[in-house]
Amino acid sequence: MPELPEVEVVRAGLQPWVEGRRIADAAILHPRVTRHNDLSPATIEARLVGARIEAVSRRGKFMWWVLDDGDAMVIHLGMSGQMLVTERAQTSNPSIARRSPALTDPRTSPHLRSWVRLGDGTTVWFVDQRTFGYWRLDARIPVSDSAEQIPSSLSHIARDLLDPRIDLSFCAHQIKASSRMIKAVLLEQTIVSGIGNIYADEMLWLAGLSGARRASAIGLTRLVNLLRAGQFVMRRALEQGGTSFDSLYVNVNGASGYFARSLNVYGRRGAPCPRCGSLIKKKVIAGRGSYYCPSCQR
DNA sequence: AGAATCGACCGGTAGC
DNA sequence: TGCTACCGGTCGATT
Repeated sequence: MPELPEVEVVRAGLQPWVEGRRIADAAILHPRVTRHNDLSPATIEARLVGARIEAVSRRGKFMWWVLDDGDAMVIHLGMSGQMLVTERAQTSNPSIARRSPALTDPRTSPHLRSWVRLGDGTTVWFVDQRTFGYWRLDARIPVSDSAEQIPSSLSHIARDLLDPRIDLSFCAHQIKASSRMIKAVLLEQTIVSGIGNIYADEMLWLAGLSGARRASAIGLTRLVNLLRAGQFVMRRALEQGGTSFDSLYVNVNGASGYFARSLNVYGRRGAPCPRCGSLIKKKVIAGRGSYYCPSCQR
């Protein structure tokens, strides 16, 4: 599933195709795409048409189109969402299949959920097998500590670990104020965002911390260290995601989310810990399947 | 009011 | 082979 680095790859890949362009046509094909909106699918289509996309922004795993009418089109990929681009008047696209079997032709996909066509004929397609992803049309609201704006529905989503304005010390203090297990706090998105189950386990492993520890029982220095570990893991994943795909359509494809991650613990039950050689264990922590080294994570 | 918890959503697949 | 249980991220309802 797309985690923060993968969403950033999709955002960056989408940006040059849509920035500065006007939406000429839009279609919501499946009602679940717009389930979090008060507006009907038809109304959302109508509101999109004519809007100009000024930028593609992101916070955590949420990205959004900054529209010139003051709104934001929030896009969440959920578990399986893909944003794909085709150029004007492409009648068929054998190059997609040839480059990678994982890449689908959106126009024939049974999981095509919605699309927008831009003024120059470029079309952006949203394909989402499990329909956990969604589009949500929102007003933009100011962020208190800077000149930025975010969609109103994301007011509870904190800055993420790739955000240059994140304050790790401030986050550490907030985390320490919680009596919950540290892994639950990492997954919560309200103090620091963009961390999913995989990256939570990986950063806890790198920091040598058990996800079951109460956040309040961890020292501030160790909490900052944990957040730095998260930054390290995500930056490295982003580098790999940015280089493992070539050209045109590809880095706009959710399939890029399946680039080889170098994982130390996640999914490796029974394998030796890369740091100490003990066998990786799996158990439920904070309601999630969690992989950890029983001897070097405390 | 706010924090924590829980069920719902979906379909591929692991495990029987 | 066919069936069931499970998994994941987020939201909204409930405690």
